[in-house]
Amino acid sequence: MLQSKLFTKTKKEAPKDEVSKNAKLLIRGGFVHKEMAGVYSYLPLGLRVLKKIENVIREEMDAVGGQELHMSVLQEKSLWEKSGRWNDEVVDNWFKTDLKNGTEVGLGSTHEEPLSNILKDHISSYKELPVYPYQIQVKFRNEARAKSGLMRGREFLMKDMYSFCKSEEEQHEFYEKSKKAYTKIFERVGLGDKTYMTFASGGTYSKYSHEFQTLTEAGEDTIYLDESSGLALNKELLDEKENLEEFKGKDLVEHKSAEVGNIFNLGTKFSEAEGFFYLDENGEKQKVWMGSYGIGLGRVMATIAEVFADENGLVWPEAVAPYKFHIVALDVKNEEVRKTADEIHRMMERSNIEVLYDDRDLSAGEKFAESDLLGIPYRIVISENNLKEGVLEIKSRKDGEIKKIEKEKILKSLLESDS
RNA sequence: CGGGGCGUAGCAUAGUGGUAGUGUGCUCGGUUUGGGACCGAGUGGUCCGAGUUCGAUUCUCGGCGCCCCGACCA
Repeated sequence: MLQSKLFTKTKKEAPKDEVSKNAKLLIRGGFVHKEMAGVYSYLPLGLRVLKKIENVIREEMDAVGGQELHMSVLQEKSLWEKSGRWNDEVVDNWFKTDLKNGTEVGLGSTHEEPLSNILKDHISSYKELPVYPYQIQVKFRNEARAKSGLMRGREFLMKDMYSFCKSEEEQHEFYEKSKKAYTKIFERVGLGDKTYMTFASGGTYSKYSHEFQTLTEAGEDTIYLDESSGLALNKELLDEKENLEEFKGKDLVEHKSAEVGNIFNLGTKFSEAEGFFYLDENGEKQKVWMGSYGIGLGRVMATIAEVFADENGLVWPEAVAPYKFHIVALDVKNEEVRKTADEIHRMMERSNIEVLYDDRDLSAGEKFAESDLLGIPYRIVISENNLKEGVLEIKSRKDGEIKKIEKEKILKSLLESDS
């Protein structure tokens, strides 16, 4: 990608109405655009990061047997009345609207009801369970107060998986499996070292749920971490500490954290409400046991921004970076620089290496400052000085380490990877 | 939803009851070229409505919007 053609520009200053680091940096870098409080659009660079996160999640969901689907955002009232969740007293953050004919509809904030209803249409035998459908889709929640940049929005992308099992045991078995999948996801996107499985209250349907909490001052939650086991307890459960086997007598350390994932056992509440049952081996009607498993993609992106940024800007882990390499050509009016940079860019793209090429005629300082802000993991500097020595310079964004590599060597290895 | 703060160019930031200033961005010209370089010339603005006033960007009221603290987060 030629940076001269990229329509987004970086800014030296963040808008004054953003206080949180994630929003400041993501806006300054041109990754997102704020539409209104709690609502952000993803621009080309931001979308690339989001897609990376999405793909990691998709791979791990598929690995545990997930089946991706895409449900509607518009929700029919009657499905929700069956579970009692249409009521604004029960769910206070509904976005509701009317059709032209006056019919009331809602914008989905979660999908237990409609999904149970869909499955009822397709599944009736024990032979067809368990199943684990999931989607990666926009959610709407009419939050009383949006806050912390992209951390808590009113419209946001979420991966929501739901398990439908024949028995409580089968459900718990999958629940345990999902914990491992989640752990893997957060490791892969780079948050592994700072993300802890956290016991939290389970809502109305089960006693406990599990959250995945990433340590950061930008988070909204407070957790108590048992460093010996790597397990944590949400503040809301602190009173029950001594009742929980995992935390009994342990010294816990308080941390601020951001909830990047949450998994629930739901019991049979929603499947029953929607009339979703199955027939067992004896032809007897049985209840379907459910769980739900959520990850907010924008929040993961914001959390990564918060956790890894330094004073010069964003620092993306390789797995989620918009591009792996950033070619920064200095002295682009110099023919040799231009030719070399063009050639390396062309060869990298041909080898399917993700690369952003800063081909603009700007001062070195400006280019470096922008490159730092964008946070692409490896910067390849091509300049008159380097070419005189016959080398290119590769700088790691994360630790600043600089390696000079012979130009011919790079060209050769690119030629090989192309074949 | 309770409390507090704020709204001046694309962005940031001053100031004033009497022709709205600076930085940055953008355009043009020139000098530069390893950390947002310099010189010159342009471009572009008072959130909306009502009131007070000869005159409102400024004062008053209302609306809309944004941020922060709290509550909330099924």
